[in-house]
Amino acid sequence: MRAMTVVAMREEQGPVPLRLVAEMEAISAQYLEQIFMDLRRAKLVNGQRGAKGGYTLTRPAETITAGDVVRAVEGPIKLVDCDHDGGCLRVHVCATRELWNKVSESMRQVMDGATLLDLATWARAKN
Amino acid sequence: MRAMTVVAMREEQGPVPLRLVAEMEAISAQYLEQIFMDLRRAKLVNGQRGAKGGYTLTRPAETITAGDVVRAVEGPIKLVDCDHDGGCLRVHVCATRELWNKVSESMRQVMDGATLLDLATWARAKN
DNA sequence: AGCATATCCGACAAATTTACTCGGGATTAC
DNA sequence: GTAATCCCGAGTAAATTTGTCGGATATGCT
Repeated sequence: MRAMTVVAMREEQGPVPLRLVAEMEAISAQYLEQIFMDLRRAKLVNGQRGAKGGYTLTRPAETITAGDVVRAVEGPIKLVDCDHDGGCLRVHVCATRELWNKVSESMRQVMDGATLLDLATWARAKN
Repeated sequence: MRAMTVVAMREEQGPVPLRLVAEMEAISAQYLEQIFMDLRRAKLVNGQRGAKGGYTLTRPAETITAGDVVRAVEGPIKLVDCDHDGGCLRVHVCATRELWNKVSESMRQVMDGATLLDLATWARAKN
């Protein structure tokens, strides 16, 4: 999320190289590469190779939500993995699952309610 | 949570022994012991020793929230551990932290909005 | 008193997930 | 052609979660 915020803040000055993000956020470049791989596969960023290369967003910052970013790197936003839709053997499991589903839903709502533009704006406000 | 739901559903018939919960929910008794230890230390249950012993809730089921249970066994409900309240060195960290705090808050709201009575009721409805 | 049924407790071990590293290949601007 | 940069698979380390082991202590019942 920090990496994407940096990209959102600086992409108008051209592609943002991974090395810059690594320095700004004190994250190892090699670890970041992995993360950008996920982001690229989820089509949230374009990677431009070669000198003067770097990453840019595939869409305007206000159309990419925090939820999109989380889903790209961590998969579906949910607290439980249960495919028995309906007839659970253990009844109490299902009762608690209903709770976890509600929690997951509210997490998604909050995360999908904040865009990269919001994050960039908040970040600038902190300066 | 499943264990607490079972206790809430059955405590009116006297203390609920751990062994019963273990069987009903297919959780090893030894692992459950650890969990009940946390619940007891958080004063959510009373453990009565000896024959005919078991666990009972310390308060009415409608006054214990799912959030209480989660906090008892897993600690504070939050996505980030950050004590720099205010002046973060890395600006973007703080911007994302604002997001994580909002998510955490909404999780707490949902979890504190459901009581053990609710869970027990949902569980009964599934039968 | 003796025994079966229980909770209590500390320490340890296995499994899973998350975080991170390594080494090299491919592309592009200048 | 060379420096900068992304691309990629495989492997390692750290942290967390989940679970086990062995025994001590308390209680109700006969």
